Amino acid sequence: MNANGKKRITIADIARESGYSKTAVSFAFNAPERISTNAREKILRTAGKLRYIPDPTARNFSLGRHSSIGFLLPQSIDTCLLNPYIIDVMRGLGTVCQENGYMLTIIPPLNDSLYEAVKNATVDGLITMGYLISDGVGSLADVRAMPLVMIDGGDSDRFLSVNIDDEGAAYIQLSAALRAGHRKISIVSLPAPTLTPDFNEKGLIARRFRGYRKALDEFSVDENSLFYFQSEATYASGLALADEIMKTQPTCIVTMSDAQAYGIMDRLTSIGCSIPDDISIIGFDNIQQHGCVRKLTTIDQPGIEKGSLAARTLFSIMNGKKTTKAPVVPHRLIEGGTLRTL
Amino acid sequence: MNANGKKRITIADIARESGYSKTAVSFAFNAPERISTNAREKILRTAGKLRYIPDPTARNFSLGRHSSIGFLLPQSIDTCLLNPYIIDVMRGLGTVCQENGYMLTIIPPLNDSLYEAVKNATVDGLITMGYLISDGVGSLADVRAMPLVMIDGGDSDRFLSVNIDDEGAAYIQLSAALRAGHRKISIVSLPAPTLTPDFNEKGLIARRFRGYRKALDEFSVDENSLFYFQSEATYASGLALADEIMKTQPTCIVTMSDAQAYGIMDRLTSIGCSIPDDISIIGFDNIQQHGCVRKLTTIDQPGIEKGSLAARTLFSIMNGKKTTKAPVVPHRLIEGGTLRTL
DNA sequence: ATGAAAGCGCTAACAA
DNA sequence: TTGTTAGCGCTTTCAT
Repeated sequence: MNANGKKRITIADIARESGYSKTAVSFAFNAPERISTNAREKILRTAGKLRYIPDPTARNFSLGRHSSIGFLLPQSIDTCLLNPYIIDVMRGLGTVCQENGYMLTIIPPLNDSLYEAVKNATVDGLITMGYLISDGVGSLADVRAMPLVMIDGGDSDRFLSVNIDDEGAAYIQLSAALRAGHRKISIVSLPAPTLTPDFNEKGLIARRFRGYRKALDEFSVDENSLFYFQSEATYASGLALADEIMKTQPTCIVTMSDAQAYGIMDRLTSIGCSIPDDISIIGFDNIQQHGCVRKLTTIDQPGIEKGSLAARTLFSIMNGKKTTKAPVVPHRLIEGGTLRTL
Repeated sequence: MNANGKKRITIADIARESGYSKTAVSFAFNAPERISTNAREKILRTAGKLRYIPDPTARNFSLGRHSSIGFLLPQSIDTCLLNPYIIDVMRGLGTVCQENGYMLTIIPPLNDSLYEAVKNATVDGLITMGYLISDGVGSLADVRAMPLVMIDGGDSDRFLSVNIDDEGAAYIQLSAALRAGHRKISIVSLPAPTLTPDFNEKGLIARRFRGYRKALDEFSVDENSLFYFQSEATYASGLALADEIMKTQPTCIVTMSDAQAYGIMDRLTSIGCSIPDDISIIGFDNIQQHGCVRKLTTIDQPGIEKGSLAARTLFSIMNGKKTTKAPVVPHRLIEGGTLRTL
């Protein structure tokens, strides 16, 4: 009985009604070549008459699959969809899913617990983004024998990760500012994921900071002479943080995300601060903002490509192909107009 | 046997190993109050030792649910995620899903067939967007006894739909242009969904056009004196269409989507056309573009609210609550700076 | 070409 | 409180 109060029509009904067996009905739908045309037609006709559709749940259960891959969000859906870079990644993921006849299931941390979310996820594989997989989730994926590919996850001996060379990219980013003569620099970092105990050693932010330090060393700048901020990778966070940043009176702001940078820029502009005349800014991601006054100087990383590569990697693992190399995608400095040489 | 070559651990293993029954194990996980603390602890301990996680697929199958709702996309994922308005809707959907412990499954037309996609979707309910449900999909949802709520779907005796008053909104939109003295107007419409035979009578575009006609009537303007274009609701489409539109030498462009409008504006600006001095433009949706030179005059419709309302409606249907009214959300004209009075 | 029947792993009604 | 067992709807092996 379903919601309509009607009895659900099952394969057994079609078998009985058509005079064939359940096997035959199953074949009629999934392996036409294994039964006679006559039988097939008769079966399909009764199926049509009774409006029978094979239940995909039962089918998936029987086949041990779901036809869907899960995208484990670093934050709430609401926040994630605010970040164009994440959207780009999703576009890449989604396109590959589509090509393979798969659905894309968005999995937010359930009750703030990623562990819980993974435990209940009915998907054939997982894509994670933005944080190193904590031991809990990792071993859970192991237990559930679920293929898992990370994006921006960094080094791991257990899972593959699609990355740019974040250390190198961060180095280039800060070097550009230093080379332009900036010394009073404020750095805007990303929120540290709570899920990751060893975050400081291997996480995305740590890698970026290694790059920054390398640049500072090279220009013989004391890393304590810089100012450091932390905020969500959203426009709104940038907007809200701008005033705080300005108190440190930097000549250049370096952010780990374009979304932040655009927020900061808008706030600065609205308080009469001219970019790059009064202050320079360099972002990260190279998201495409349309209708903008000026092009942001930033580090380009290909979100769509990262997504599609991660999905393709996941599909090959699911298909039993041994994939051992962690793919690295290219990055580069985009010379917008927001960095001024002093 | 799973991918690791290990035998999957099932509830039966835990039952045997712990000396209890499958029921007891099931209760230990899902209904602690129905078994003794002692038994429960013993069971959970062996479960932990054997690294047992109840299989969510089997669980869902047995319970007849999926803990996920499906979002049926009007176009490919790639295209949809390019439209900020759709993203807003997803944010609304996603937030409500999250609150209810549900996942959000994105379902693109499979092999270009929505029918096929719905047939295989393992979700508890469906949200559609942007087009009237064609008979095929509608009856399929019926057959699968799957609750379905539309967004922008318009009137239907079979399914609820969350809408603004599109006719009224379109009326306001075009009236604003007419009142400002414009008579040479080009209208940019949305792509007509192929899936919808009766689209012309009840679809979104038809409703908008009714509003346009009403405005034209009121100002005694012949509807044939306007020019009509059709394009995807994306920035890129607008960009590409701009030159074509300019050939009709309008004093005002009225689009059915902001994404189009921003594309058109960028192209016009780049060919030295000044807005609104040389040409006016009014959009639709009121998407938030950050860092923009100017505010677009547009019709505001609350994407997030539409999403969350649709999701909430779907959940109440799923919970057996009879919901009969099709929710209408408010819209209003946003006076940006892109409409000039002649 | 066709069918009987044994799963898939879990839930829950029913019995004890 | 605990266990037996019959489903859930489909796939698929193995006979025929």
